[in-house]
Amino acid sequence: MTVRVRFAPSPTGYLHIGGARTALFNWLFARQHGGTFILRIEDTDKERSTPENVQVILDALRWLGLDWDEGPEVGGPHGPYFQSERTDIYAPHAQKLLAEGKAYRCFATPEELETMREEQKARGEQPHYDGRGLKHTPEEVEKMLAEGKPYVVRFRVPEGSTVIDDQIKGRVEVQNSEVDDFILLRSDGSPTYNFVVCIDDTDMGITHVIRGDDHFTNAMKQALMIEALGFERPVYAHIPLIFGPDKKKLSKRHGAVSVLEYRDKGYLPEAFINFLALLGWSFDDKQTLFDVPELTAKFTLEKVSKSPSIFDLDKLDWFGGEYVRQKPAPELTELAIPVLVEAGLLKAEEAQGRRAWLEKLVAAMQPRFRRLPELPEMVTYFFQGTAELDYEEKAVQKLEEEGAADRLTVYRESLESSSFESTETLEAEARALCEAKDIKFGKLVHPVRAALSGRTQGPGLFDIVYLLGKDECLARIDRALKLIEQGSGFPIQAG
RNA sequence: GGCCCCGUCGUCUAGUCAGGUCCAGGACACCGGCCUUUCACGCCGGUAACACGGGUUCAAAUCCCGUCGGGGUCACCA
Repeated sequence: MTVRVRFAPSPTGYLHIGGARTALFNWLFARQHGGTFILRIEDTDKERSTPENVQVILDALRWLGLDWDEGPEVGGPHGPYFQSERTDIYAPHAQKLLAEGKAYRCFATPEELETMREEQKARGEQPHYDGRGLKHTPEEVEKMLAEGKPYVVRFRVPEGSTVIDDQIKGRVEVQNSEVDDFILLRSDGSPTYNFVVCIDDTDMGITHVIRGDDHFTNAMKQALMIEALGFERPVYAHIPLIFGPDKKKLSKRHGAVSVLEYRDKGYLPEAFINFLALLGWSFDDKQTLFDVPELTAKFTLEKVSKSPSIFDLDKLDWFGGEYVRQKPAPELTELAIPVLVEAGLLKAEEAQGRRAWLEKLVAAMQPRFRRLPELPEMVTYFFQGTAELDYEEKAVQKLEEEGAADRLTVYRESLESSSFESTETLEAEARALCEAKDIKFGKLVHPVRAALSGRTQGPGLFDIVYLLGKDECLARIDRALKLIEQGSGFPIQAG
């Protein structure tokens, strides 16, 4: 049997973290089994579904690299893949159920049902649909139909009990009496979720339904519906939900839940995927870093946890840094350039000419950031002219220290005659200088760093020296020397 | 509230089905140290959990019962 799975979001909002993980698990399952990953848009709710939301979901999936084999924009033999375009498909099935007595019409208005529920509650009963639509005689039905009275079509839930053999939750049996005769056709004739899902899944040949645990009670309804329709049941796998720190289902209240927000925050998609994969799934007690091919090879539903997990931003940050460090510098540079341009540090047209230099810069910064947008702020001084450079308070202190000016002067001389061959030779020269002049290495390094960068922290000093180049280094040292001489004239960095 | 699911360090989890090798392992975070020109990275070490109560057993995180706690779901939403 060829595996066919689907991710079926409802375009009533952005793709959130839980949805993304569901998509990922489906995708991994499909890829691992050489199966098909289908994207189906469940837009039967005309009120809340929008094309913009569809686009946003598609964008998010693409950012994560979760490509679909059938679905919007790629097509496929089982389309259309928008439920709103499949309405003609559903009606005959409803007619059939009606004719077979497996469904019936109910003429009760929403208001009527509301009071029914109120009364039930008042009597201390559980609110439930009481099957009143079933009590009409055929004549009454004919009459109301002739009058054009609006009605819904409800599914007639049979007696007995239903067993779901869930791949994650195990065997669960529920009495059918627990599920109400649910609506399959609204009074405007449009079909509802629990009805269309069964038909679409069957038409699309879905073999495994992998989705969030909040759908578990729907699995009961769908299993019943599939039975009535004479279809074959897919295998169900309900994955535990993701909670916010308050242990409640993740929602807007928890801050950034949209996948695209994480893209915009500059996390690498591979980091996000790894993070997502480990939310509710694990391989063994050792491995936490998985690239996509590895995930594809190692993912199993069996190892999906049964208990819900809480979204932990700290861990995401760690993954972020991990993948930034892992990424080859040329590739990272490619990603960094637009970010630097965006920050106004670099002109887009300069990027190509300075490519080699940028790569060195990125390589020097690589262990120091976890998200791309963190980079510009850390490297502004590389892009400023000598006169624009400003200084941190602490850097000024380093420059005003006793003897700092003398050491800067000494280093300046040595730099003038340096070949600037590499970071390593630069460092060797500086160490030799200290040796010769009997200067403690740190005593030289700190003021020089302050003079060149205006900061007290950053990449290795000789990376800075090398990256800045001889002329710029000399100019910056000269300026610092002049400012020290003048006294308190340092332009102080804001913040 | 009914029904269903879940309950191992603060968090993600391994171990639970096949009880002993688990006075519970890894990772993030946190704390300490090392490395070092700073920061970061890296390395070393530390704090920290089997929800509770009974039972079965020579032996229970693992099996059984109960309690408590948490969550999901009960729409003419999906």
